[in-house]
Amino acid sequence: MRLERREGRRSIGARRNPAAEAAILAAAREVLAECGYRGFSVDEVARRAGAGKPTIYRWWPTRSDLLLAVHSAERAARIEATDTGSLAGDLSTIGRGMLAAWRSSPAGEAVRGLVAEAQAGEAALVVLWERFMPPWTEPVRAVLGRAAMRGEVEPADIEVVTELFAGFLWRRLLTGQTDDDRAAIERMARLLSSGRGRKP
Amino acid sequence: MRLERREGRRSIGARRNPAAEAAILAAAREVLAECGYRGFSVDEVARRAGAGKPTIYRWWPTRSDLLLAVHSAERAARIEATDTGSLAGDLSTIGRGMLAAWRSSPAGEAVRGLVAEAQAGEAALVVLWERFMPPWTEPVRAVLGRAAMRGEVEPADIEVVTELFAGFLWRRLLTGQTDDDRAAIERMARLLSSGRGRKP
DNA sequence: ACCTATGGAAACGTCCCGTTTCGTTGTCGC
DNA sequence: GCGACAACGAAACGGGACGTTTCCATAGGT
Repeated sequence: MRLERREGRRSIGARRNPAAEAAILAAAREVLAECGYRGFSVDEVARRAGAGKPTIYRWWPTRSDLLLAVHSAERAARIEATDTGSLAGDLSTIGRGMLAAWRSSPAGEAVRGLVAEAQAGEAALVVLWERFMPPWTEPVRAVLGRAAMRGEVEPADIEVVTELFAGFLWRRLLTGQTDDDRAAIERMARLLSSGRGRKP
Repeated sequence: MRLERREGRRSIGARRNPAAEAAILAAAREVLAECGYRGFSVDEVARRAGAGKPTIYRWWPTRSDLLLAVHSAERAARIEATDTGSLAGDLSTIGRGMLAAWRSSPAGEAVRGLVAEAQAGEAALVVLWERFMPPWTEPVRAVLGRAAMRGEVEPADIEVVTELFAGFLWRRLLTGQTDDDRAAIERMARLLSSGRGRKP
């Protein structure tokens, strides 16, 4: 989907222009996909969107906001519910699915950017911690909730298993290991699901 | 127009000046401690060290090299061997020790910087992956090696447990959670050590 | 005595940030 | 109708940091 750049968008009056928002998000997605987080600059997004920087900053006050928006849009297209019947199966499926999504869409670069951004800015850390993490870990919590009801995991362990799972995937993403290492992921899933629950 | 040199290190001939190296590393450590990774700029380090930027770039071609040098120097002062007799005890001790070190020294900021840097640069990713990770995970591998001999963990699981452990700590550091959350850490350690090994 | 690598200072050109100014556009309240 | 208002794009700003280059002084190696 290419953008019209000759005739620039104009104001449509004293209200937000949906076309501008769409163009900016599309451009951000495009830059992220082409140049990665490395080449992700607000100037470049503005250039490609045929938009002014003030327009971007008006709606996304920080780079983190923009990255999060790209990630959210990407995520909306993939509503995934997983239920294989066993905790190990669920964790493995979700893990491989997330790595696959990171490989094949700008979502991975968006997450890398969000984390990198958070190391240098206090505001960015808040975005990562309060707006990115909760929805991101939601499917994991859902799976663990069901596993707890089946007795596969102690309810008190849910939090720590979620952390271990998230940490495993993050570390892989942040070190550039997003390949589908099926053996390792299944081993990880089995290990996390063989903790302290009542054995069937 | 010729200006008189102020007090400062001079060249000591056609060889590296150890005083310059020490001053630069000390300044880097100081900036990192005071301003965090956020305020860590080569210009500022040069200013405080009373050194020229070319001198810095001559010995540390990238910011990652400089960050890694600070981290290594910090690490050299804390050679820690852990052996509590049980895998859970060892992992818990190492985990809490690392978080404590990250809290109380520039090492944590150095790691945050190394990871952030690696998200934007290919060279920085190599530094992180090949020069930082191996020595950093060494104590964990040592502990897991002993645990494998005691039958507490399957040798084939060593790799994945190391990854899970590292991911757990990284995620905490990168999201600003470096407090001594003893309960969670011990729970994590217990979970990782209750995997598939032969029970004693 | 020359060669050469080092050290510090300063300045360079580039990039990007986040903000400000400006003129234009069109809607909505009056 | 009509004017206040807000959003739009373009351009420019000051600031900071990057990584590099030029310059000159220094002093060990040969």
